[in-house]
Amino acid sequence: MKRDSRLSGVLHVLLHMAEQSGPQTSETLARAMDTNPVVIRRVMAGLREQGFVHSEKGHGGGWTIVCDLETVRLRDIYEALGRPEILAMGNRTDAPGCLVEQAVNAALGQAFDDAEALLLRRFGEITLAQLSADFHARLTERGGAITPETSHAA
Amino acid sequence: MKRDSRLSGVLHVLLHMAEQSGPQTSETLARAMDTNPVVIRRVMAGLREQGFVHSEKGHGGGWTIVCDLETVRLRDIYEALGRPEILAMGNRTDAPGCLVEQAVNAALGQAFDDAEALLLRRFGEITLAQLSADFHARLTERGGAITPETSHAA
DNA sequence: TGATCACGTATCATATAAAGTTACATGAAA
DNA sequence: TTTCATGTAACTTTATATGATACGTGATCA
Repeated sequence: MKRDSRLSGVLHVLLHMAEQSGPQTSETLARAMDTNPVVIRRVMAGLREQGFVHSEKGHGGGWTIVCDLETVRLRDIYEALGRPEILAMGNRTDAPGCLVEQAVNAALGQAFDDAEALLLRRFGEITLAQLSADFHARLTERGGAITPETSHAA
Repeated sequence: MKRDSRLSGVLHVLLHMAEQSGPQTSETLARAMDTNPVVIRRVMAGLREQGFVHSEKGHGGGWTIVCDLETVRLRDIYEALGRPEILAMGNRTDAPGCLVEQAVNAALGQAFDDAEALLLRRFGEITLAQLSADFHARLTERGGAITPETSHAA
């Protein structure tokens, strides 16, 4: 399978929502993301449970971001997604009887753990507000608005 | 699919080979690894091309380790395997036009790159000799030989 | 020389998980 | 009560590691 892009995708969605005043439908978000509304609802479900977003049914319904961009970090979003697998590699066996494999596992496992820990630490250092600020900086640098806040089809 | 365990597996095989004087057949190694001979040949192919192991056909044939355990590092083995994917996560799109996604990609990409770099650095710090030494330390600590150098079925 | 052994490799099957899709129930607003 | 939008289940698709079968090649041994 291709690399898991749920975190990337859901952050994209969140920042778009942050630029909008009213609720955004899964349909609208899906178009901007070039995907399916059900996929949007699927990844948003975890965020809703954690109270980062709110969803409303019926006319005028859709998704709204209801968290503080300054305090919510990528790490929080990652966890709301259900802490997806970070590494594509792993040890063959978890608790092998073979001493050779134990030695291999110890060395590899340490390296794997370090890499995972670093990634999670980075995620813990970045707030949604920082991402939003970076987006606005890029918008300014590009020299004004091409489309209001994105380059997606309106 | 489950996490890629080729590096873990091939290191296991290599250390076993290092404990043996003569060539080991794919059949024998596969039994120790609880897998299929073809899988062994498959992962060993890259190591053979890099000159880390040698294979011989016919009677008395099999696999022999022909590299210097002191100088070959996990990083070398990783690369001989064809540099398998390290992270299970990634950005949705590589070069998005959307500025929001560019901001997301920049932040996530940096974190991903850092984690990958750390893992590769760790791999570059560990020699096969170190793994072998750790194995022998475990063997001593266990208090002598249960089976000569492993706990696999002979 | 011929039988056997072991690798080299193509091919197909299996398993897993994300992503895409369809279908339908639920609830809210017009 | 009709329409809209979410909530979810179920199925399909896709990608990739792994497992397994089959057969060719070359080397050794009787």
